[in-house]
Amino acid sequence: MDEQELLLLGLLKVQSQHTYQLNDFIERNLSHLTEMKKPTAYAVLERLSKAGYVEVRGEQEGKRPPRKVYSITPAGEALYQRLLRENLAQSDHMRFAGNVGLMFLDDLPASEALALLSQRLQDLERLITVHEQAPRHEHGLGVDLALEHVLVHLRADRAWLQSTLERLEKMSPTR
Amino acid sequence: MDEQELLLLGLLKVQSQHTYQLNDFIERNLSHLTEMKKPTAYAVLERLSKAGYVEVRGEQEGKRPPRKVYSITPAGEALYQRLLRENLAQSDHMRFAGNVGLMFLDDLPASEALALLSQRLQDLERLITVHEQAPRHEHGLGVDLALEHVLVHLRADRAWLQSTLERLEKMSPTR
DNA sequence: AGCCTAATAGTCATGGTTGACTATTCACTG
DNA sequence: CAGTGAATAGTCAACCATGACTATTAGGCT
Repeated sequence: MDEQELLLLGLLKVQSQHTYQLNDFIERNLSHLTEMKKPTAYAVLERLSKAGYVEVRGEQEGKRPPRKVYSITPAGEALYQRLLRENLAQSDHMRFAGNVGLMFLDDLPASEALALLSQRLQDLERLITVHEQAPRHEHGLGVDLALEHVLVHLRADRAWLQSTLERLEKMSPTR
Repeated sequence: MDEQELLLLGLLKVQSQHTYQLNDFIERNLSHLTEMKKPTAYAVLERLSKAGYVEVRGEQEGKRPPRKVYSITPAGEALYQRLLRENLAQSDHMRFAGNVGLMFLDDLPASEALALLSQRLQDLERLITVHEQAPRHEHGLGVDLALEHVLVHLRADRAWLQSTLERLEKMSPTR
């Protein structure tokens, strides 16, 4: 849950922004790397602001309704540094929703299990394509690194799934 | 969020159980595959029960406080079948908290970034060892499959991290 | 008999996340 | 210049997950 804070602080560190800008940037450019939704961003910014890590300024532009522009404070910079270091030093737990299905694979006739996992493989290929299409070299080395990281896992998943399918096929010669 | 339902239904399908049994089994044997905590299991069972997918029976044994024994209903079996198929057919999104740090890697001096990622690697090695130690062949083919799946990802992460470290080292010859 | 630890069986306040909704303004088209 | 779709800027009720807490009973040791 700390990574939401880290992400917003990191973006605000580059430049002060209003919420629409932040959400828009995340949705457009980081959709493969985070799932943070709009209302969540509002809530996190509210939290950060209450705790003094960011400052809000109302800003009027033309006749538009005034919007809240957030800037990072010195305390926020310090928090950012701490969270960044923590985040980099720790590895992620690999817990996948898809594992629960695997646990009960034996409950299904082998042929159906194979069919379903083949669907999963297709779904995965689609995901891989989407990620491969994502543009690079637009937001710094780090973002590209993170994207490659995701792709590594997607490809590892594909390789595993393919070899698992083969293994299952051998075990139960379908027909 | 569906996988919590699937997991509990799957366990109840094998045999009716009371909550302590369920939680204990999950904690002892599936801790590498799910994060579901005790109060969550209580809540999910409550939900499932309210919706008619499981039945509760009070059971007295000796002088112990009566405990709730849950059994899966026919409607629950049907739900289980549906959730299992859905789960098997879909691939997981690969979203890692650790990616957020990577995005901002450029904010740190190269030497510190390297040091932190080395720590991450160590953390990862530890995790891999823990998972390799986990016993196999105790709870059916599916559980072993899921465990191998996790290990595949952990190892892929290690390989990626190692090569990334090398690449970063080359880019900034530390001293 | 008394005491301690582990097993058993929960509850609850709190905090995080988000789908769905509301409203205003801008830019363009016919 | 009325109408429309996209951009802008949020809010809110509802749901989920869980750390921390409470209690009782069983079994063993002294």
